[in-house]
Amino acid sequence: MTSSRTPIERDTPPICIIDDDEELCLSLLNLFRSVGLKANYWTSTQAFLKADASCDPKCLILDVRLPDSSGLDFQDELERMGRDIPIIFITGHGDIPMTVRAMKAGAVEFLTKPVREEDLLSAVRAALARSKATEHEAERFASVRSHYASLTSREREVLKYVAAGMMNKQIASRLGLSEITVKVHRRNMMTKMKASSLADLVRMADSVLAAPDNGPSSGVES
Amino acid sequence: MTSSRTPIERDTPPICIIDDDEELCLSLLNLFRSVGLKANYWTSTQAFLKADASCDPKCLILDVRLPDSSGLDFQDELERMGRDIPIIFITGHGDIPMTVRAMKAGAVEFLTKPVREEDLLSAVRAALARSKATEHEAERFASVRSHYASLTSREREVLKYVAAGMMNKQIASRLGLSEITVKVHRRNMMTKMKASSLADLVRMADSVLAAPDNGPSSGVES
DNA sequence: TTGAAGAACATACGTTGGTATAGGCGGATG
DNA sequence: CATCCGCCTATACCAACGTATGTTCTTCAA
Repeated sequence: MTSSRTPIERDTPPICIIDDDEELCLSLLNLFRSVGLKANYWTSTQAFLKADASCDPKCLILDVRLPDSSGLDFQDELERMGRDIPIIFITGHGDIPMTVRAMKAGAVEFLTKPVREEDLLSAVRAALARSKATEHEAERFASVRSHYASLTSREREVLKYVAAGMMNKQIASRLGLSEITVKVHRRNMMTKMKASSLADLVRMADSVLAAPDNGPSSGVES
Repeated sequence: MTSSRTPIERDTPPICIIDDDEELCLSLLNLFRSVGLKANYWTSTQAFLKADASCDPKCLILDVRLPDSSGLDFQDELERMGRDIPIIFITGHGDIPMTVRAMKAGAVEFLTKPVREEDLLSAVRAALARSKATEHEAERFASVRSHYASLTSREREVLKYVAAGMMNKQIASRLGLSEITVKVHRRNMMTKMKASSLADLVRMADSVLAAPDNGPSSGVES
């Protein structure tokens, strides 16, 4: 819609290939180009990690056996880093335990060499779809989280009880405050959370308070 | 707590084995008995289906190759039937595509013969945990669904708009009603839904209205 | 026919929530 | 030290919500 001077293929989603078989990489690049998909490749996970931030990968095509580390270990590593990238595995010497591990860890597909083009392309399409779905979700979540981060500890408590369905009166007695104070905190909280309604707030609260990595217990100071 | 005359091991979760190798079945039965888990076995999916309702399976141990149908096909069949039972596959002649298919369809584990006892037991424990978690979820959902089913079409509309965060006034104008009428419907709806608060209602609404198989359009009778 | 149930509307009153305005207290920061 | 900010409180008013009670109309079934 906004026809500014942005580089040409900007919204073509980047597919990242990591495989030490450079010949294979090049042929995959050709394959993707032929169907209008933009891809890059690296021959080691280390090389990829250096460019990770800048290339914004939406789909990873990963060899199980790699020079520096196992593709499966790398999958775990990305998980620990909080990077949720859909992964398609390709292997020449795979076995069933490897496959189980990869799929349990959320891989989109696990293909064996020689890879059939149609299989790979449909896997890529699935991966990109998943990436897109996750992205929207993640953006909304990040926005809510940043609003939540701007709350004072009192406002967080009020949010918690409001989301639990308690009345101002009840919240006040629970916190040992007057009702009017609760109203003030509640109002400020609603504004900071940019909640358009109570229903809206409840949904935000559920997504924020469900996350274990930043529960309300971490926000206790004083 | 209620010490009535119910059969002895009532809360031991039933593990169901389907494998045409009867010898294996018997040895697995022994294994499970040795760790205090109750299990049954069948040598075909058809035989299992006849007893399905009565045995209330929490975990299925399924051979991929079966006399009447493929274990993988049976997995799909159960899915179509709406039966969500955690499945552990066991196979003597498995390959990677089979594994991928099974795991994609939600299998807990995919093991190869000969099966190591510790692997199977930890898989069973994972399956039972998942079953338990799903069960609670499903019960809550079923309860909400039954309450929702008791609503009149007007009450469902009001529920929809209330969950969207609209005020009575807005809902009234949207539905071409007076505000008082909306209040009446809203009150009846809250009572029927057994919602203890608006926050509570929003959560129920989200779980009911999110399900595609019974959207608000299907519930029109009168 | 009678009755039950859904739908709609109204008046009235009480409770709860939201807003405005105004002030006091304590810690942090310039 | 002065200032800002978080926190707490208060009075007062209005809007929104909940409840009670009563009436009208239609439909559907015992």
